[in-house]
Amino acid sequence: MLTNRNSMLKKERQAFIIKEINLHNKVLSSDLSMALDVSEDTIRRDLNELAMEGRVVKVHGGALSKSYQMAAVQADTYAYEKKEVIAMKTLKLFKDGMVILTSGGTTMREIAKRLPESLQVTFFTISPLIALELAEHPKADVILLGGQLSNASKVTIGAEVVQKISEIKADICILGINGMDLDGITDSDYEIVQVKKAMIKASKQMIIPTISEKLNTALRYKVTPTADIDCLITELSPLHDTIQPYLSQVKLVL
Amino acid sequence: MLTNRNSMLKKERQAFIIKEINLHNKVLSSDLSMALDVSEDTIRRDLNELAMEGRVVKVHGGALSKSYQMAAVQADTYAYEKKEVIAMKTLKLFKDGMVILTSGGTTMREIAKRLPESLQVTFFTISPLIALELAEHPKADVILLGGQLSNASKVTIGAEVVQKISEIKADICILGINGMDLDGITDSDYEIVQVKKAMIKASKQMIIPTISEKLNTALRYKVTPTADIDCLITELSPLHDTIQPYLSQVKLVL
DNA sequence: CGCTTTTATGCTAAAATTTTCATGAATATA
DNA sequence: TATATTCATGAAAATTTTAGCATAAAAGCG
Repeated sequence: MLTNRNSMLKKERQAFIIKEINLHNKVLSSDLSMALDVSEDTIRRDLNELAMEGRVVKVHGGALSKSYQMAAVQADTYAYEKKEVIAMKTLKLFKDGMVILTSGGTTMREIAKRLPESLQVTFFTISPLIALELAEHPKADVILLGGQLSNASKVTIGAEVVQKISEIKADICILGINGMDLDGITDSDYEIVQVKKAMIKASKQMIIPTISEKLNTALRYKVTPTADIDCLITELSPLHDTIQPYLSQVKLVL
Repeated sequence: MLTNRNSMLKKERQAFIIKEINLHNKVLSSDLSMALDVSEDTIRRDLNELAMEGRVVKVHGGALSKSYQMAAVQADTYAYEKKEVIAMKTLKLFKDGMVILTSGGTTMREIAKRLPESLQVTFFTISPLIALELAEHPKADVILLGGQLSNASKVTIGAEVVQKISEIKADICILGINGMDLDGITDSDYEIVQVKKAMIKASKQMIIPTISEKLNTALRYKVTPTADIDCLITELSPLHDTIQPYLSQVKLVL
């Protein structure tokens, strides 16, 4: 029989497919069949296997990258790039064994998405969305704080949540915010303020990740004085003009 | 503006549409047809499908945005059409003022998505995903039962959840299941069995919506005897052969 | 080494899915 | 109301998938 000079091993072929998908976000069975010089059946079987392993999303005619479906959401997240920077900075503060208390918000979500696989931490959160994101992590322990779900902000609120939080002793709390100036952190929802106050009280350290846009804005209710912040994280350098006034108020700025 | 690629996959096209809608809050079938170089029929079908999934609002001539933040967790639902039928049947049991206790699962999610706008009910749920879905409803009161989040099934489990459930008195509980035969409902996860038992105990009536595929299958742990079911809902007619043996066991079959 | 078993691949026909087209009905808009 | 769009439907065409089977290579094993 003729020897097959170009014959790829199965794993090799699948690696190629993955690479192709990462590059283009999609592949067509017909293209791959052509490129790899195997039947479409073989490609289909490969794609099915990869889909089974959750590495790609199989669709009629080919496959899509997993992140493709999320592209819509990503594009949707306001100031996505800035929040990405903030997320990376925030993650540096996480250490093995920590107990972390978190609120909701898109910035927090970017943090959750990027949690390093190796990290072993315990999360308490009032946000079902964050909880679901964290649940994808192999080693994170996730405890969702139950209570009435706020229609607007999609986090749990109410006396029960506050009560439960008071029973926790967390190493750090990551607090998403809506407004903040040199005086203090503020919010427009009274119920949420109550929960945030409880979160701060339950934690040794308070971390505030926020886009710089929210600095120097104030809302109706005060959550806590700016001086109580242990670490303020924005997308800007700590040397940036906007940040200067906060350097003296806050213990650490990243 | 809108770029034209050669031969888009269906999912890809729909993702594009979603992105377009998130961006502009609306799309016209005619524009999309032009931009994506497919017939308006195809676009219409896409829009109808997306509307069916509750991701956009279909209107004459196009579609509108529906404030949406869950595309990421929107995996493809297995046996979608069947679950749709089950959802519609189940919704008939809901009455104003009811307190409803629910587990998770894709079938339950289809129910949640289709909850009529006019209905005023209180939901207790162990599933963050269901909670988020219900939170879109203008009149539903949603209480998320907190606890440790199970990595696999994405519902809260543990003693705390069981304890909280025991304090509830619900009118009905909607229980997603994994296995069931003439003897009883069974599950493969011990922790989840404990929670489900508590849910049954806390409710006056137990409703089981399930695709017929799960009938006559059994798993490791028993949740409750089949005879205790108040209402069994499948995609099949109660007259169907598969259902026959259950008619005598269960109070009501839809 | 031979022998069996497993795995990978390709082929075919039938089934399912997707898309387009044609048509009349329904709906918007001037 | 008249006119133009848009919609729903079913049939047809194009494409993709499935399933069963045959072949050949690879792996195990006495």
